[in-house]
Amino acid sequence: MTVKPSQNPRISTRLLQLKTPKTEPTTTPTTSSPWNTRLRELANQSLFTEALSVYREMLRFGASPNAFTFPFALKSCAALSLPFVGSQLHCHVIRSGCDPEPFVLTSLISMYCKCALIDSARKVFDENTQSMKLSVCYNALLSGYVLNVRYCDAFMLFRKMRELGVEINAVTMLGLIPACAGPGYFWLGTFMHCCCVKSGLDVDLSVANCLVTMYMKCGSVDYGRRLFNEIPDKGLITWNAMISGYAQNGLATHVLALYREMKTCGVLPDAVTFVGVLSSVSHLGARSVGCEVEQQIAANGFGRNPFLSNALINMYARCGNLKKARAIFDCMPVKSVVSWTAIIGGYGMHGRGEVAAQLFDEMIRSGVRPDSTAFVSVLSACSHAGLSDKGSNYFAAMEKQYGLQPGPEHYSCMVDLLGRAGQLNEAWELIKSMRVKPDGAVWGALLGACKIHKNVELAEIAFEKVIDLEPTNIGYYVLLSNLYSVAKNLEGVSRVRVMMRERNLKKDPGCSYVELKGRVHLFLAGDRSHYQTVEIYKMLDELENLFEELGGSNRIDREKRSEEKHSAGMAMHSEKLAIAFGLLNTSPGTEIVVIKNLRICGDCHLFMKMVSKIVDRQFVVRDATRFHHFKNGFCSCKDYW
DNA sequence: CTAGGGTTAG
Repeated sequence: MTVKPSQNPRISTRLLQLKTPKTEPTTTPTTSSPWNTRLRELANQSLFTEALSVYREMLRFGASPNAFTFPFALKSCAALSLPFVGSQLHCHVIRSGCDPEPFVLTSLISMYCKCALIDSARKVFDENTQSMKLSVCYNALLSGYVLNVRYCDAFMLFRKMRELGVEINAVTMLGLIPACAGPGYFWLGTFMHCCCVKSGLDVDLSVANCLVTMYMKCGSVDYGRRLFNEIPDKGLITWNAMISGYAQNGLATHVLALYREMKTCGVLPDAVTFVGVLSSVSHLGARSVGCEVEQQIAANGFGRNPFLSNALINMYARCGNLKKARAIFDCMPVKSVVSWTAIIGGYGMHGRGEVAAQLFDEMIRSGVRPDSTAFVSVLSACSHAGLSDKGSNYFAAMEKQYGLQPGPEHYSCMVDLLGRAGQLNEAWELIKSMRVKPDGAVWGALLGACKIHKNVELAEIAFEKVIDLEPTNIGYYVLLSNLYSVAKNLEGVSRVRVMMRERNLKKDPGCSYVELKGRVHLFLAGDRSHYQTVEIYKMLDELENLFEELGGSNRIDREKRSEEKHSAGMAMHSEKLAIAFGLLNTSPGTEIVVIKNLRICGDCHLFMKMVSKIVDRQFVVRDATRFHHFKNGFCSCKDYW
């Protein structure tokens, strides 16, 4: 779409007046420079509404805007995304004769781009700037293309710049590099990296930071880290790029380690740092660490930052303190769809589906439009609480009322919902009716439901599909094998084992974490590298003996153990190690927090139940399903804090 | 013209 600047000056001025509140002027200069100074100050402080207000006053008092006025007024329009006011300003620019000024032209191009009016931006560019071959104008249009996800146009313009010999500087790269930041764009990213090295622009700190972010967004964590290590004078933004990158890739322990390293280097964290750290803390379920970070946030005066509030809501919800999560949510002056999604998800994961659904309705009443992620959180809340009717209604409303195409992630929630409710055939029918291709999660949800309801026949169908899509996901093999063993189908158990062996899939050692005095300790199955290993195994031995003395209750466990000894590589369960470690280091009456992948390993609770019978300890289990990343790379029994 | 940020399952 192209917006034409209004040709009628009276109308255009009136439009601007409508958009801004009246303020009484303290002085009434008719020369423009005092106005320009004020306008620039406000725009630089991000007070854009006020800046536009000053512009309006300026016109009212007969001062003429000039080349030092327009860039800041246009910047304010861009920031507030006011395309109509912007095009009025364009008209004023033309009337004032400022249009050949490069600073004004770039501001115009950028304003149109940020208002998503790329064609208008291109028109300004074509009509005025081509003969000048000015880098700034090309950069403005190029970053605008990237902003509007028109990567091909951006790269074509980049090629043209090289052909015409337009100067390519750091800002060009900063505009273009984010276009390579997505899963699958890795090779394009390395090409851009090469371009930067060849032109010597990689020594620019902001370009280097941008490249680090790009690699992390591509999922190329190793490349990102390597580049990070090579940056000699790391700034706060460098650290943040790396920390956020780890957080986005689910590498929570890396985040915490790097955060500590950053502090030892004497770099002071800011709000962005805390956002990344908090999201990792909530994934690890390390409540006390989260509280420590929260105190720092309060001490640094970042309490009002909406990004941080959302991260805190999530952290408290995941760490089991729903009340506090709710309190933070209630205090937020502006609740975005992300805030609502976080609190809804919080109630959902605590099984409070009714509240989650109420909140979802409240969100809609408050005028916030749910997005596809919000639907995932409400649907999963319904499935955990067994609210199948409610869930189905939301699922239907999604497309009908909000025009959102349900993706595989929504279907997997629905399959889970129907499946848990025992409606296995309905779940299967739903999968068959899907217009998008079901992914592993969808079939996996069906497989999980089959495990709960002991439906071997359907499980075999789901297994075949899921293994086709995710052949190396060991969890599904384990799930089917466990189902066979519950159904006493020993032939099935060995068949799955043979499959795993043939595909050379070794079950990754399970892992568990224990939070102790604000530190998170990680244990792998069969791990012997912990400094208290001897004591831990001794304690486990004693426990086993006690169970046997208590009589019979441990028969299953013993059978399992002998079975485990036969299959090579199986070792002491990680949660047992974690529990023993917790017992060793806490006094009676205290709560032990165990973080465990609950989906694949179900017998964690049995062991704890038996332990609680004989010792005075309470266990709190938190789910760590998502954190399989820990097993790669960073894992030994390290003390992360 | 210009580097870093929050939400989602199984």
